[in-house]
Amino acid sequence: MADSDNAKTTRPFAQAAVLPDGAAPQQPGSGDRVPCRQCPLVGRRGLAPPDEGQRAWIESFKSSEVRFARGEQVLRQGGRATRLYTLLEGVLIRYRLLEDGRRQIVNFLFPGDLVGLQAAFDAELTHSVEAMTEARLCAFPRDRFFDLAVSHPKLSFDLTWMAAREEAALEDHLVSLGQRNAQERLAYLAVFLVQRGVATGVVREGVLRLTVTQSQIADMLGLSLVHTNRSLQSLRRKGLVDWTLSTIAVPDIEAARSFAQMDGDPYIPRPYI
Amino acid sequence: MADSDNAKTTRPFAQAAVLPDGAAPQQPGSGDRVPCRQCPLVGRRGLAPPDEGQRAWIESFKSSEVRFARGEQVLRQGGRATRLYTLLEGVLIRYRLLEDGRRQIVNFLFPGDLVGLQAAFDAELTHSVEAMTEARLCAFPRDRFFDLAVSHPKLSFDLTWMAAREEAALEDHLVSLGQRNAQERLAYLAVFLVQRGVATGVVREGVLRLTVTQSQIADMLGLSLVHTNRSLQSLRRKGLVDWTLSTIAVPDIEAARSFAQMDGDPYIPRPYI
DNA sequence: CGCGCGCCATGTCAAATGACACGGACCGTT
DNA sequence: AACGGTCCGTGTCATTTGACATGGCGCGCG
Repeated sequence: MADSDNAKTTRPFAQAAVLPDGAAPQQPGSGDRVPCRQCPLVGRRGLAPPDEGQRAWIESFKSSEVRFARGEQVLRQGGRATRLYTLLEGVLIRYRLLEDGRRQIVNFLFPGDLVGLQAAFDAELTHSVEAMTEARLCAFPRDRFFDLAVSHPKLSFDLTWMAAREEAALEDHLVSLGQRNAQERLAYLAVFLVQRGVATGVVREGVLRLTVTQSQIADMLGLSLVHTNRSLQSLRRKGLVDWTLSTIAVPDIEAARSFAQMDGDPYIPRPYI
Repeated sequence: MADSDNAKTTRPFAQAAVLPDGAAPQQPGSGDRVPCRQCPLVGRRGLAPPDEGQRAWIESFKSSEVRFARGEQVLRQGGRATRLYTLLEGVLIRYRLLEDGRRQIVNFLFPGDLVGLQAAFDAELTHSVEAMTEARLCAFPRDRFFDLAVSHPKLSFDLTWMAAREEAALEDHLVSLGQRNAQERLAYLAVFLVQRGVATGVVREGVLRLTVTQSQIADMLGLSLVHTNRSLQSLRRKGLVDWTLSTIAVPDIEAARSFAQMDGDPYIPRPYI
């Protein structure tokens, strides 16, 4: 039921992979385990540093490291995953397919984000997760998930925190789809992505390098492909957002935020798991 | 910034309160504390029963019980709450206001739901919460929140579970706003509400008694009031959904689910907090 | 009773968005 | 060089949805 291909929007395919930070791509597979001590997440802006005991415990918890190329599926809607992931590097999308092929992209995931929390509770997955760039994830076995709460309360607290943050992000998206028109939604999404990029150290000179097709934008914002295209051009003419296949630029974040009526703090530090 | 009143849709006002289960309303205030032993939530369909140690601990955690009348605000957008709530009885809505008065209702809350998790993390609230019916909440002090993870890992686990469930609900709503047309959205919302009502024992003979104005429906689904009205009538003529001011009836849930392209398990038991 | 008010219904027209069709740029493969 | 694939741009028209105006109905209230 989750694989119809007659959607009104075309399905994404693997394409030239883009690494968010310019790192060299390596062969896929689950080899070369990196010790948590050298975890690339530590030290990034926007991530609170973990304490030492915490790190040691996480290391013992970690089971393996996995890589995906752009376009590959990390999690499949309708399935049950046995592992919980932390995104180390790259960008993912989470989306849901309806039976007739309509697709709703629910959120973008950046380094530090949790992947598959639903699966950790033994629920059937309501969405798929796919790599937008070459990506590296850190995997934890699900069955040891409950141990976490017992042996490391701080981590468990952080986990709840992350779930609450993810929920807050969905709330933002929901407001966008419900109340904003096409151009406002586009401005909102561009700002959202750039800010997430900044927080995870993936933005250079105000420009986020990330290849997103207009079809994906449309499926995130609930717009048709054509209307997305036209609205994007209009925003470009206004100088608010310049969004190409491989880059997203918002010259004046404040102007764009005000255009889209976004309020609230843009930067909230995330805990480290 | 959160109080503009010039919205294109009218603001809800207090009106004849409706109790979901026919209980007699009592005077507002925070008096007459009910021991958790007699918690009205226990034994309801859809709630997993707590074990004894857990209950005792929750009882020590509980600080007070609060009541609200229809139309009263439980939490205010932009503020910081110092308490975390569990909804004992009644129905609430959670909504966000934009500066120009547009309103997006983010979710409906039913007995057993957590209220104010964001606030528990000391974040500024991004939404308001308002009572749709006479409501009773059970309040916990925020500063003791962290103790929970330490002393009762199972509860902490449940908390994460609840946050994940709430996130899944928002994902459903997001799919609705992004991919479904007006009538599908209405059918979806009606089914969603009836099913939540069933799960919390608030539905009688396939009909949910809950007063929701068309303006509130419109603000939940991102539709104009007028269009909501017309689409509602069309659904009624089709025999799919009969939604009046004070009742929601879905004669054939399966038909409505299929009309709205809903899939996945409708009933998932919730833990007890 | 008459009034104000919240809510729902409906008519008419306008605006936003979607559907379909086509062309063109780019790029890897043969 | 020709081909097929993906993606972006644009023209034309259809559909969905929104805006505005108006009336009706029930209900609490002085």
